[in-house]
Amino acid sequence: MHSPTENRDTLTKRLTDTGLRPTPQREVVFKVILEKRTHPTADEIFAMVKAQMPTISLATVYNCLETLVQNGLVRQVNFDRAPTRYCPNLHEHAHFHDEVTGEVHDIEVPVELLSQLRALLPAGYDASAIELSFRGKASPLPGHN
Amino acid sequence: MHSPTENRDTLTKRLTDTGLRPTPQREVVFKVILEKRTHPTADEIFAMVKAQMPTISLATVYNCLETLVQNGLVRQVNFDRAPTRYCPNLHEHAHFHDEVTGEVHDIEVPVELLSQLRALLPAGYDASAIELSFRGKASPLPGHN
DNA sequence: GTAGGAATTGGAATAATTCTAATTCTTAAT
DNA sequence: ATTAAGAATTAGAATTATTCCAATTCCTAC
Repeated sequence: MHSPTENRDTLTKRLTDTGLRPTPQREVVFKVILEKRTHPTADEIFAMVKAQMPTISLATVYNCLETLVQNGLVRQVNFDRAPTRYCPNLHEHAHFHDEVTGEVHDIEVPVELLSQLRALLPAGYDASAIELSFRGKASPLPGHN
Repeated sequence: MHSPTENRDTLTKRLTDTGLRPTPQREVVFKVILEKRTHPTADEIFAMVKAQMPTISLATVYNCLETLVQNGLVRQVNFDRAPTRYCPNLHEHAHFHDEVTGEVHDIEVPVELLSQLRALLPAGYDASAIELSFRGKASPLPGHN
């Protein structure tokens, strides 16, 4: 377990380590994404951040998100034409989008399988990113009401 | 090879077979997608369709696309937040999005591999759709300028 | 302390898509 | 053939997520 202070420090450190100025806005945006592991949208992040920093603007949230994504501290996830979601799990993984609840769950993918996917590409094709997502419903398991 | 007439007939037939009224607008939209295998956007489809049917409206193109997609005659492909593209290849397959040219290429996926992907889901998760896409660049093969 | 660059801000602008309400077209029953 | 009813089309307005812009504020290094 980390104390809030430790948390904040590692968070600040991750920003500076990637050469970013650890502005209060960036820190609070980053913190909110790390805490809320529900793949929030920019609007949701804005709402949560605003509770802690009422003067922040939506444009800043977008700016922070962009720099966090560009510097590899946060991942961007898109489903169809729905608003972009942000995900702190940097580990290469897939997503399951529950069409009933709207929730998004991370799905681990063995590296072995990822290289099998890469192997599908014809010679000369070089993929810098692979996106794998499932859409469907997650029924409650029998015996788990 | 199909004569244009045969083509048009199978096209009409595919509409009626799925219980859709084969309106001229639907036919021309469908035809354009089948001919242009480049995963066009709604705007591109609108432009191409307009050449043959100058009175058609963009709203109708969107309506037609929606019904074609809902009835499984055309697939919808989304990359990040870019405009939706439409694809006549119903065969389950993946997409490679060339970040240099912007082109989209179909990638075949063996059913075997698809079931391995499905197997990643925890018990109780039921996927109605799997989306797999690659982003990167397709370098010309050595010896193929 | 101050200059210069970086970040933030609010509001306007953009772009893809959807909505709305009116019109036109089909179809099927008479 | 006529017509009523439902379906499809249309033009334009509305929506929504996101980006752009220009002005201000904030840091940092000198």
